[in-house]
Amino acid sequence: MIDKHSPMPIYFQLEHSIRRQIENGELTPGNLLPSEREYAELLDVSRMTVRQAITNLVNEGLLYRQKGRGTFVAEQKLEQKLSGLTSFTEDMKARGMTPANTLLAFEIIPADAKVAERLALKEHTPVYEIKRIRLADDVPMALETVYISANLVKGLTETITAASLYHYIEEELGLAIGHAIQSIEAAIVNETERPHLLVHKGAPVLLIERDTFLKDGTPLEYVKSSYRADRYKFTIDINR
Amino acid sequence: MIDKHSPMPIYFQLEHSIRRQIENGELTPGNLLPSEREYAELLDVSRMTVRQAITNLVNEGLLYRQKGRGTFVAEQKLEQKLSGLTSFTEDMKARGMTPANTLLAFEIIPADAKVAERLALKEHTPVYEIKRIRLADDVPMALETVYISANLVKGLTETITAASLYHYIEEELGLAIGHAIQSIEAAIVNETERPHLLVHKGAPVLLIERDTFLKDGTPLEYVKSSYRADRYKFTIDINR
DNA sequence: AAAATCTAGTTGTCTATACCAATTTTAAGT
DNA sequence: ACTTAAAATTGGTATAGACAACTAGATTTT
Repeated sequence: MIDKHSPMPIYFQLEHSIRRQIENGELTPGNLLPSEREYAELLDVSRMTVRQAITNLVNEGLLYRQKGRGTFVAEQKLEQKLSGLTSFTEDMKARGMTPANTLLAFEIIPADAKVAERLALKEHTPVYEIKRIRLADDVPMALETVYISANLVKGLTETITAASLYHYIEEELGLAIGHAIQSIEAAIVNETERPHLLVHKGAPVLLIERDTFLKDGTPLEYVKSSYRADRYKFTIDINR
Repeated sequence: MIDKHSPMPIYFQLEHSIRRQIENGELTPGNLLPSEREYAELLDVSRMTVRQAITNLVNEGLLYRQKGRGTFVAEQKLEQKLSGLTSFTEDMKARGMTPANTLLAFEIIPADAKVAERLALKEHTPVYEIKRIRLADDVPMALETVYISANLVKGLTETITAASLYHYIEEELGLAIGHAIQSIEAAIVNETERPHLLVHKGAPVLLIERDTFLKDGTPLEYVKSSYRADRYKFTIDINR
């Protein structure tokens, strides 16, 4: 399995060996891998060398580690459609999963420069800042921060928010919303986001979607959603 | 700068110290960092500890390493519009940069299962496979693989391809193309792609766009474009 | 003047070991 | 049978050193 005299580095060989086992189905999501010390003894290499191989696969999101427990094979990707306006809740239901939210913050704050620009407000205008973790079957999937002008949407409460923000705005306030997805980028999870978003460490890549929802050309709501890139991909259809 | 008795790991402290220096502008893109051994001696820690800090920043795309030369501060992001059909060439010109291509492969091959599905062909149907590196001001920006049914588009030559594939198809063959961006996902660069795509190692995250171009509902062309996530973000506008 | 060689410095890989922190397993005691 | 405490196991951090592969510049040779 491992050739010490190969021109390829040992950690590289082990890395590909494990990757192949995952592709073959010999290792499936959730499976526990041999411990680093077991690999080291089995292959007669240093534990640090084993660690380098595993670290690379953790960075790719194929594996994840848990201190005191072991190293496991990670889950697969889901698909996130980018077809206009699909709410996270609807999306998860469509997949047969149970969506849920955890409210992290619900405050009225003065808009900073970035938020003000996105919502076409002056800086320091009061806005709702609502931070939520989006869960599917109790697994954190995304971190979402919503900004809404406090003047436009009064009387917002935590109870309403927990239920459905979209539903409240569209049905209760009678505001039909035009949609403008603004950007999608990839980034590495930072240490502020990680504990909220990830059950386990590893899988460091995020897909970040920034949306501004418009009503008659006026920005109503600005949403930043950070999806785990190991669980999501975005799909879209444009015809002209 | 570094407190050995802090509850925070040493590598973590150094990592954030360097990150801060980049944010402050004390370190700017292209700058050479002190060598790993210099850091180790300066901070009185092991070189491997310094290495862990730097490795993390390399994985984030903030730094890149070159064997035998040193470690450098990486460049910033560009923006990639997702507004229907914008060619790489046009896009780069609009930014005031000089676009160029390097042809890696130009062959007729039998379609494998994935390609056949995307192009709605039977497996083993002959298709053009064209691999190109996309450069802006001589810096590799993306790796592009194009598949076109060989039966549909005959007489394709390398010369034509080097100029403009889109132009050739639209103007010369009179085929107006409908557009369907199919997916965007994030992934880690693999060792096959890395040497072509990246001048320097590091910055491991890719944004992968998979497009199928349609003509009257019939797939004409399937393109997989791998953009460096440290240089690109996608922007888009959908109104309903 | 050009080419080849050497040298110092850099990152890349690897070893062997040690202790810490979190978790699970085992054993002891009630 | 249950609780508690200890031990074992696992990944996390860190050390010190070694050699390989590569780069750039200086030096020597041709």
